[in-house]
Amino acid sequence: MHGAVLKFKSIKGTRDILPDESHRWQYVEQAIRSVMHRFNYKEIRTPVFEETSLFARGIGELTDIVGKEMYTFIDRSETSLTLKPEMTASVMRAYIQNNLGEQQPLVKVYYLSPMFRQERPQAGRLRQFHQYGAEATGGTSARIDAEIIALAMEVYEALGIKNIELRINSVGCPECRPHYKEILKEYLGKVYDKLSPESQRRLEQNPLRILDSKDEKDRELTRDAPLMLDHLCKECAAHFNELQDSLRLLHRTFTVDGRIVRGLDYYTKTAFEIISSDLGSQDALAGGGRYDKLVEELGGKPTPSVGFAAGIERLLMVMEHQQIAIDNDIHPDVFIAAPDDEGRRWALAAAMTLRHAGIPCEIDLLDRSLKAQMREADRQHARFVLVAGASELQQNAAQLKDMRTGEQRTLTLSNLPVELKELQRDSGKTQ
RNA sequence: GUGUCCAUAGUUCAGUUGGUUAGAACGCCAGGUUGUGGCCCUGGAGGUCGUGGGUUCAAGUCCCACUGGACACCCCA
Repeated sequence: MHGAVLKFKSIKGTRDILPDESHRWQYVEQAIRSVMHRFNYKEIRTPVFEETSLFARGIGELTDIVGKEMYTFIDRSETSLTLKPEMTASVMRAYIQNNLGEQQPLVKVYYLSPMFRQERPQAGRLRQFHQYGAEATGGTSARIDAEIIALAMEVYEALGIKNIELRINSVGCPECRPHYKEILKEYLGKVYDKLSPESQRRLEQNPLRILDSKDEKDRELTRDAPLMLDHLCKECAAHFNELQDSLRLLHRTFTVDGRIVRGLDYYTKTAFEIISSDLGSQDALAGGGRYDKLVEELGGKPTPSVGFAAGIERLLMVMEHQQIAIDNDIHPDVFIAAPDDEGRRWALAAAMTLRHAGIPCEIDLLDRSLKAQMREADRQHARFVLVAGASELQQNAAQLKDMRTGEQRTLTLSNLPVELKELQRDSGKTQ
């Protein structure tokens, strides 16, 4: 090592997904896509950044996300841009911009994408993290809410995840929420002095939050506090009843939790969370709800919508915790080992022939000894090793070794791909 | 943004009241007779002890700062 070595490191709160774990990601991504497909949701991809004002407007100026967590920067043309901290605002922007609602009345889309929030990292929380989610735009029926919830739950079931809990609530609408807020403020105002400093601060800005406090004393004080659920307007109450009815039709068990508060301003009526006890303090696997005012807030025609977002890192954490095995099936079926130079020259071309024939194949590219090549083949979990040196090639032949049984026999090279294809099929059956 | 704990080979860790050339396991590489993996045996490579200051005759070991990590608060996926 010479000279000053400047060590580059990944940015705080970001991490690499390394070759040994990427298959886990591919596996869950494939499961997610498969479920989305069955529910007839189509993928939407939006840019990683947007105009800052889209998020400020869509998520809410007073939210933590907008207030202190966004990655915002000024580009060379003096425009303020922000790396997306969540997807819903972007999706609704795309919905409006591309007139998706004009082509069909109900638009169902899903996404799978990195998100960015500048928070202090901890278990289940990164600065760049990955979410998948879905949005159904264009309908008011609580049956759509139920479908979205069922869809979110389905992914966990498809992956064999256990011990998750579904909690639902209604956060009301612009009709009934303001009334309720006043009632709650009045109730909490009486015990203001006893509230935690955090909650005192919250009383004006976001009194609903206080119900969700982790502080023991706050919990005690709010035990009998009035809940939104008991102050819903007629429409919201009916919607919430229909939601529960729909969930029962789908045989989904749920608990009604009047204290669920969503962090984003745009929610109306339905709010839900999917919780796992196998996570740390950040125990929400997924969260979502209805946001009937967002589209018009962003300048579109009034259009109701429901959706959810779920974290992939947290999903993987739970799977790991529950020891759900994910096989890594990325390995060569055949390793071509060459004992001499002539073998090496042949192997280079032979490997390509096999690959073109659809057989995953590896060769030694480091001029290693035959023993080292065998070791490598074993490490890579190659099912077969093909050994061919000058002497075999002269006979137009090669040795084929079955790495599981250790048996070895001579193969004729003329129909090599065909023979290996057969072996590949046979071993596939027995696996 | 706040708090607590932490930072030694590729990885997981040990390192005695500060005292000579910093260790182990696993991994990696090479051998164990001719061209054959796993198990076993032998040997080898690999660390300016996160970075920068300070205290001391002497610092991986003590002090400070910075950076990074883990966890929790806030909040959220």
